[in-house]
Amino acid sequence: MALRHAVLAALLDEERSGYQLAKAFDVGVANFWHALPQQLYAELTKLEREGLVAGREVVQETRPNKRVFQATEAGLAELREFTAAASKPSFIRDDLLVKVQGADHVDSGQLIEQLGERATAAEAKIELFSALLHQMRGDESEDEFLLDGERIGPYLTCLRGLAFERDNRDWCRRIADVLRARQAAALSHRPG
Amino acid sequence: MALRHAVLAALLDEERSGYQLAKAFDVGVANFWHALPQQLYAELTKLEREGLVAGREVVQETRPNKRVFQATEAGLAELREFTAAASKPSFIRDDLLVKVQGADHVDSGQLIEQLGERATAAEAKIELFSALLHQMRGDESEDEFLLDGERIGPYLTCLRGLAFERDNRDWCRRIADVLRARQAAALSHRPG
DNA sequence: TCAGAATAGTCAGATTCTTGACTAGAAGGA
DNA sequence: TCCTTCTAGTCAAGAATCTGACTATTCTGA
Repeated sequence: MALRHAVLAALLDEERSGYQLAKAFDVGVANFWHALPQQLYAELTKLEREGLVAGREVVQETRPNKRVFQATEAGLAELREFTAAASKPSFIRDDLLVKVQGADHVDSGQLIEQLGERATAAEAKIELFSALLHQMRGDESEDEFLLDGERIGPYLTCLRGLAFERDNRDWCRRIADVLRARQAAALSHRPG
Repeated sequence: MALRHAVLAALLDEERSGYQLAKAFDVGVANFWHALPQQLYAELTKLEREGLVAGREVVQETRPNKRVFQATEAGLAELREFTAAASKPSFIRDDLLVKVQGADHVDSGQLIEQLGERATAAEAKIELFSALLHQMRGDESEDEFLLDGERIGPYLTCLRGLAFERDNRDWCRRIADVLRARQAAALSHRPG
């Protein structure tokens, strides 16, 4: 039931279209939740029917028309209720970790390659999040902004995303190094 | 489709019962995947039917009998195929992040409390993972173990879990501090 | 100029995950 | 002695998520 609250949280400060939400909840950003466009459009329909978000048609000249949504008072109340309830613990669920768990039984080369790809993807996210953070805080230092900024929610979740991706990158690189070192050691033990 | 591979990866090195798996994939450990007992028992049944794991009845005196499973050659082949394929990116999906995203519109006190609870839970996992890592590497240093250890897969995923929980703890504490500082600042601006 | 990406969505179907309940004996603590 | 927890599972139903396809128009790069 948290997708609906994630959508509400994303529609608190500004109007967004389903399409904009879809991009925000996509692989590229997804700093506090992830969902596919289909889920988002479906959820927006439900939320609007329940009066938790309000939709508005925006006529565009050169682009297809779109509907933009914003959380209503009722939506905010729903989000507050959600916030008051206990949070479920969050779990890791990652294909790559499953593969590394089997590291002793599978081809190291493939793992090293995938770890490299993941590290590159993490690096790209790090750049993106860093730029987003800088944009949000403007000229201020982070500490200043967090003390007197008006909208710090998105900044805080972005910080979490940044830390996650840094860890991700560092871990991938470390593990790839370990696997390479073991390949080298294995070669030197039984050479030729 | 990754649960089946997570189960296979968990059954590579040693036999385990569904019940043992359930504990390993539970909230408490879950260092490379998470699943509920119901999912695991169902998946084990499927895997056995497909010949990817082999089950064996163990008769116990004082405890209910149990069935223990281990990956077969076919299971290992399946896992290798999985490893060769591209990994899906991993996403954050966390109730608490949704709540923090809405931080500017909800009660800070509740958030601070939940951040504290999460930090405590993370700390407990940190202890657990640290102990597990120590147990796995024995007397050796980490670098030594990772270079010449025989089964490093579970160690590597545990390292990832440790880093994740450390980040989690640090971020929760930092955000709770920020929210407290803002509460204090708000009080001093409009006192009484 | 022509293919491909971006904008702005929708639909159906399958799979996966979660919630909740239920059985049953043994061990441990108050 | 009784209550709770632990071991060791099973069943059904519902919610959430993912896969894949489909419609249109417009802008952009080769």
